[in-house]
Amino acid sequence: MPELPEVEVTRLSFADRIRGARVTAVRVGKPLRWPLGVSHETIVGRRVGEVSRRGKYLWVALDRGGLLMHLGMSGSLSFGATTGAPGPHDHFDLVTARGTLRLTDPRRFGAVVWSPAPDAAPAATLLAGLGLEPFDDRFDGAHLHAALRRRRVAVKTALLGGEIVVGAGNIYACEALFEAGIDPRLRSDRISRARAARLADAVRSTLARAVELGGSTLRNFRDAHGAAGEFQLDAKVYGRAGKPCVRCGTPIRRVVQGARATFFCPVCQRR
DNA sequence: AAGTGGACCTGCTAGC
DNA sequence: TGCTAGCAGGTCCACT
Repeated sequence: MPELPEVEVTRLSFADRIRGARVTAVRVGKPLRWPLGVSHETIVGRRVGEVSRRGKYLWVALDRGGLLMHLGMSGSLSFGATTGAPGPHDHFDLVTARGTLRLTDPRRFGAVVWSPAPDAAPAATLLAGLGLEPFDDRFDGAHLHAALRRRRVAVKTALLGGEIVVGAGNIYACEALFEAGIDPRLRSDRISRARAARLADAVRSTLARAVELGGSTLRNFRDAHGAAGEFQLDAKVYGRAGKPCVRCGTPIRRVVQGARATFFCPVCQRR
């Protein structure tokens, strides 16, 4: 589920409220993608610091060490007063004096991993190889063009990989390519500098707009207040197979790339 | 070495 | 109405 906008919206919805809270208990449910990697006693008693984001990961700093969290495909975080016993999909609770940070994740592709520092193992290992943040000044047309030229995969696959730029998952990669007028099947090394510049702009503007709209809620995404996102109502191509292109009326096409669905307008998006 | 496909796990929905 | 196949926002790993 959660691509960069959903993760960022989640972060913004609880970071200020949890900062400074003392951890009083930790509860772990069914196994997530990786084990927590530390005993509960190591975490209890510590104070929560800043919550930051790298790609689709959140780093919840404690006064020593911290937790690297990922929402996988179906995860969401809530923060507030605990309301009753954990449900069948609530697999991690960080109980603090100000409320409980709870990870709910039906498919359990998400993760909560202890690390002594964000730039030490195991966090550093998981974050290694991530590309630039889309809002980093260094992510521009020249950078994207140079990086795309080194690959021979479809441009959509290159965006999804996250080794060039992080944050765009299946929804926003499709949307950004529509915005830039580029066929998602086009080989990455055949993209001109000018089109790469447009694509870089499109990636940034698409992700920024999605953050403003609170992310996309397709099934179950909620921020830590429980609010749904509204970007899905604004999607031009994602999930719109067979429906008319908002720009030209041509039916939106659905193809499969790397076992993922890709949506695009065959007229507005050119090779 | 880069590219591709399978694996992880559960729930929902479209279609028969 | 009820069952089932197919599909879902991510990423790691093994294999070619």
